[in-house]
Amino acid sequence: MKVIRAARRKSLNTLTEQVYKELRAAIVTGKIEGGSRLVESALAAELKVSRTPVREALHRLAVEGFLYSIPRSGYIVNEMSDYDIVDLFSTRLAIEKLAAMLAMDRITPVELEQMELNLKMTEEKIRQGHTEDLTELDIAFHGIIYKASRSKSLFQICQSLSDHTLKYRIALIHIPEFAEKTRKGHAQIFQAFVEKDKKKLEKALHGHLELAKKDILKMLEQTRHEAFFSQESGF
Amino acid sequence: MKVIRAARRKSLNTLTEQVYKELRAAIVTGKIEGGSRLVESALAAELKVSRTPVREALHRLAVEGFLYSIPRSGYIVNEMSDYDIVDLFSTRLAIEKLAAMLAMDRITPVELEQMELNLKMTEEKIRQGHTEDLTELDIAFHGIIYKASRSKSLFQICQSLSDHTLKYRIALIHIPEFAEKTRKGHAQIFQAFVEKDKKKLEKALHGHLELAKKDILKMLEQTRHEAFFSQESGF
DNA sequence: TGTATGGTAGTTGGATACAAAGTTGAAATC
DNA sequence: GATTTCAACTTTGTATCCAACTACCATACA
Repeated sequence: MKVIRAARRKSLNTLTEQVYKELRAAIVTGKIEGGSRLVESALAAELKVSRTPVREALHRLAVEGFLYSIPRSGYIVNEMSDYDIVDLFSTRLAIEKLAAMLAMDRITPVELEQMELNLKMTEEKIRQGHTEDLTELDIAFHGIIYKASRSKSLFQICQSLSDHTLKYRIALIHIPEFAEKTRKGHAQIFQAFVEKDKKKLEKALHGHLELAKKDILKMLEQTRHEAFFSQESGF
Repeated sequence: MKVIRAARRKSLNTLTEQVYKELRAAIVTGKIEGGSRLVESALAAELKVSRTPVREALHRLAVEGFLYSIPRSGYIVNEMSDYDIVDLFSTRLAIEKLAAMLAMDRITPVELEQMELNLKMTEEKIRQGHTEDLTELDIAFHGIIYKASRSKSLFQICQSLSDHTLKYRIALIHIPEFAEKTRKGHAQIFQAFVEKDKKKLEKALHGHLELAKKDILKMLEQTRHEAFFSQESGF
């Protein structure tokens, strides 16, 4: 984790904000694993700041559900069971459908262009094999829909669900086969928006997100399988 | 606002937690009005604690969207426009429908009994004119549905939406006519659960929440109208 | 008269010292 | 050998101090 103090001044934000973003990114992307214990003083030392901003960042992460805190004991990064993951993806699907239905009535030509551009860039990145940029494009694509819903509450909820599922989506999108699946899904969603066809949009979204859910579960099973055997051979 | 230090020890929580709950209750119920400025040191003095727990409570409330903070300037209680209110209630309706549909498949007999008991108590309270207890019963009734959905994510989202709309619902339920409307709505929802009739449940929920939304908007308009005239006469 | 500037009071942000509570492990006792 | 107790250590919770920043007001100047 990088020392934060150096990047001060030029950014307008507070230290707390920076620590928060740093930690959040690490958790959301899976760099810090579920079940890890986070200790204020250790993080403060590592980031070369006092405990105060670290503390506030940890509190915030706890409120947002990335950590849980045991009073006077510590902070633990939340681990999700398979049931939780399925639940999260199912909820995300259902609520993103709501947002998308509103978005279809309210989306502007400019936003449609942004979607199209996003698609083209995704295509480009896949062709070049730059999988590391695909996640950001994926987030942006869905973000356009959230914003086009013109609903503050749905926007926030969708954003939060997107964040909480991100870790698993990242793992997937680096596999070329799945990257292509995602692109196709997005293309269909875009097409539905262009045609202003709600039935088609619902189908496309359902297909896109349901597929992702299933693929992620398969991957998790696979990972666990491998971990099991590597553990056995390790002893 | 009551001094917190006195109530210490017996509750297991931290000071921060207590300050948070105290402030949150005041905001959520409308005791502290939207647009109010909250100052750390003033609150700390009033509650007889140091600034630290107040600070952390304010941060948390800001994360949850009840306040916004201007760095190094202060905290302001969020005010909602009519558009925001409509948005919030519409989202609440849509997402509670989702939760209810899941709940119908998963609700237990015990939970159904809890619903029935809740209905009976509501009836009783209305007959006795104890409108001050109705809000709690209303929250509990919907809470049973959230819980019965067996979805952590939906539960949290519904709870949050319930909190953010609470202020307006409280204002309404003290009017006998609306209290009775609410009771009827709940009775219909319960009936749908008993009959395991999803179409009916959807209709009942839609009617119940859509009605509440419209009534609240009417009430707000009324309040503003009155405020306008009282302002005129005041000069 | 209007605008710019400088200063001051007020407010949060961050650091640090200390308190309280929880955890762990070793020693003593049964 | 098992269990209980106690003490040291770890970690968060709280208080307080200082710094940084904002907003506002008064004053000077164009």
